[in-house]
Amino acid sequence: MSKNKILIVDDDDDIRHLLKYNLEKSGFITNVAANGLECLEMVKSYNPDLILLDVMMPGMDGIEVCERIKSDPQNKNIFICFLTARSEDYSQIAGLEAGGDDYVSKPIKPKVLVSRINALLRRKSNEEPKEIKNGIQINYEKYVVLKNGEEVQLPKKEFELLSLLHSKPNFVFRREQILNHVWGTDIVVGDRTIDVHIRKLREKLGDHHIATVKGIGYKYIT
Amino acid sequence: MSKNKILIVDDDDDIRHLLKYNLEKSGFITNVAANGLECLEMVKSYNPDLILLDVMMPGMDGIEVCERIKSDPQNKNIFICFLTARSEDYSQIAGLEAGGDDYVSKPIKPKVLVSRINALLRRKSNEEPKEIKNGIQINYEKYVVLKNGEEVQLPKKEFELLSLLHSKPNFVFRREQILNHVWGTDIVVGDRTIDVHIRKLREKLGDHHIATVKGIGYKYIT
DNA sequence: TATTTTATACACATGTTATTCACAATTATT
DNA sequence: AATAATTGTGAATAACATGTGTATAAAATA
Repeated sequence: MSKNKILIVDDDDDIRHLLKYNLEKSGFITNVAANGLECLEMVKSYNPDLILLDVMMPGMDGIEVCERIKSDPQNKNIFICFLTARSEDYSQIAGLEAGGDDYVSKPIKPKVLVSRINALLRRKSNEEPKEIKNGIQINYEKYVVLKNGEEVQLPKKEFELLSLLHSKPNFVFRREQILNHVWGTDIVVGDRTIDVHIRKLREKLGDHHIATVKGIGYKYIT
Repeated sequence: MSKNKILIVDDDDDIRHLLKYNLEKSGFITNVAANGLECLEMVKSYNPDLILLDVMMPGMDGIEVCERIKSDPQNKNIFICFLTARSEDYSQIAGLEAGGDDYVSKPIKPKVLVSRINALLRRKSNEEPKEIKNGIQINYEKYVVLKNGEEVQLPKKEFELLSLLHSKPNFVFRREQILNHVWGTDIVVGDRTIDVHIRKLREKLGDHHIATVKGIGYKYIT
């Protein structure tokens, strides 16, 4: 996967720089625009994968920018994540209706932002190829798993575990990796915990999706 | 969506031309009227989607024009945006009471005006088609919810909460997102507050509209 | 101000999810 | 084949998130 390009749009100079710095540190390629018009130009020339779009901007507001971008079918794969000041009542809702994919509230915590961006981009890579991996699809928006088209609701941990394995089919995740991802580095759980969750997944999805690699870990098989 | 027709009403020739020029550049179809009477004529013959209405006009003033227009139910879908001089505080209030939808203060900045107009028209397109999602319709204008056609009055918080969920059916809103939207980022409320409001909504609309996604949040289901 | 409605808080009930543990089953090692 | 290492499984329990009744505060309304 090529590196993801992010376009940062905000009229505030400080915020632009803060975001640019943090996102580049996290491995993204970024570019900035200071207002709606610049943004629209950039969309054409820079062709970003994702746009961080401030809602409140002088001139054209973020909602309108979003609508304009999304009105061109060519841009339908560009994700738009709004940056909103506070509960700006109706305009936020309008934002989602205008075709926004997510939003983050200011003040922005860089770590939160990065993880949100990753979630969005993950969604992308899952949507685009659209090949169904062994009958299991994951819908991060709805937080459901589709097993042959039928929706299955999974508890949080199980969902996250499956997401991880599913994100790299046939790749063997070591138990330690799984723990770090799903449980976090500082939380300590017993040896059997992973196994039990795997079992639950197998019960709900069928045995043939997740394979054990003895001594190493688990993998999702296609 | 067909192009939107805007009627510009102002006794000042320069302002009429300035606005006409700018709005047409932004892609609107426009027409002008120089006083209240002309305006009322135009409403019938031109049938605009939105009227930019100067408050201070010789003869019939904007407030009165607005009242007359809105008194005909046939015109209820026409948006009226007042143009007011900054000093006319009171008239703004009166204008909104008379049925105006928004107002813009002079001196008019074209870009601000355009984005304001877009915001209004967006409201329109949100109201009109409004396909019925699972028997629940939301009328933002009247601040009312239609459940199988019958009107249900919801308190503010409940209305906003429902609006949010309803704006993206099947999308799971995290509790944090809900808090940010409905309560704002800086307000702190207890853990159970969201649940209580969800309960109220369920009591009033039935259990089957809002689903809990444990560990994550809630979603409106279609 | 009095009254009603709306919003929030809180304690506890309930149900779900996460984890542990003992032990069985399996696989690898010698 | 015997042994060790690893994983699967059933059942118990802990941890947790949400639902709910009721109290109280805040706001709106009369």
